[in-house]
Amino acid sequence: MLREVENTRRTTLKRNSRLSLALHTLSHMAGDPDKTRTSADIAEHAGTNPVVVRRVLGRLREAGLLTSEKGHAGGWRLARVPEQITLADVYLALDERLVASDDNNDAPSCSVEHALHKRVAGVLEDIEQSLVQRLGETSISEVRGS
Amino acid sequence: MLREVENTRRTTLKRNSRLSLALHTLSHMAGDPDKTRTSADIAEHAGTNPVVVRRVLGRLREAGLLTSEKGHAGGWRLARVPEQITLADVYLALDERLVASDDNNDAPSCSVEHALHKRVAGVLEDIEQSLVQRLGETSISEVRGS
DNA sequence: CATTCACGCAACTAATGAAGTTACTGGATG
DNA sequence: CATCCAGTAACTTCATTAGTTGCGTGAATG
Repeated sequence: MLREVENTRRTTLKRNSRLSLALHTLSHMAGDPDKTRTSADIAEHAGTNPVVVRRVLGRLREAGLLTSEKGHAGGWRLARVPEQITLADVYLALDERLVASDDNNDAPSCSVEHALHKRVAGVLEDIEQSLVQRLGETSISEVRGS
Repeated sequence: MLREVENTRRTTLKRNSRLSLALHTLSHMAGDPDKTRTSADIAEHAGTNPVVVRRVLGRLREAGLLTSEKGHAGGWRLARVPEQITLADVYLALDERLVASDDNNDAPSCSVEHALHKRVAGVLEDIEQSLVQRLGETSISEVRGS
């Protein structure tokens, strides 16, 4: 029986923790960019599961923020110098829009609803842009001395 | 058997539709403020259920935006002139923060996480404020001619 | 080359939250 | 009193997310 020997831990269950996990992990990596970390180590530190870590960090790898390697001495590393990774990069990589639009993809069918949705969607789009801009002003290496 | 005789309809299931429903309904009310509407009428127009309508509009009543009356000729009406009800009023009444903060109420336990959370929370707070301000610039009576 | 270590991934379980639904209460009104 | 309508509690879906298990693959190491 080949059980995966990974330090599985508690059963916390937080909400919307992907962004938290990603930012937290990258911030730590920024503090020691030459260190390679395994998903098990990261999971233990974050109080979650290695598979969850790989799922989240996988998105960041697809976005070019991280690299991962298998095998001995494998694990996760930053793909760029930490000064060139902003909070916005992480946010966008996860494709989680914190400014939630209520994906109303149906036919409007009602002129009032149509006009309303258009107005609100416009505001939300602006706000989303502001958010990304604000997050883009901070890199993951700047968060330590706060 | 006293079955409630309300026109129950389809089984749509939308996500995050409370704000949609509220804004849509109020916008219609703004177009004919003297008309009293029953939750059944509103539900039929919105393609949902009278109980859901009462739940959502109940929040708006608590916030002083609507009034409701029981019995014959009862139903829902605006509590103020529509020009004095903004999209922000509705948004705040529902207490749905579209700008989601990941309610991390645990002890930080990690200085990096602490600093990070503080930074991100600050940005989100600003953005939330901007959103409310933007929504406050439009009243429910202004949405028709768009 | 076999073993070990680590990621990749698919599939499942569990918990949460929201919408929808049923059924009843109680007030207002004709 | 009969009817209409809001208020509400309790329940059923349904979707999403985190957590979990298990196994495959690839890389390093002895």
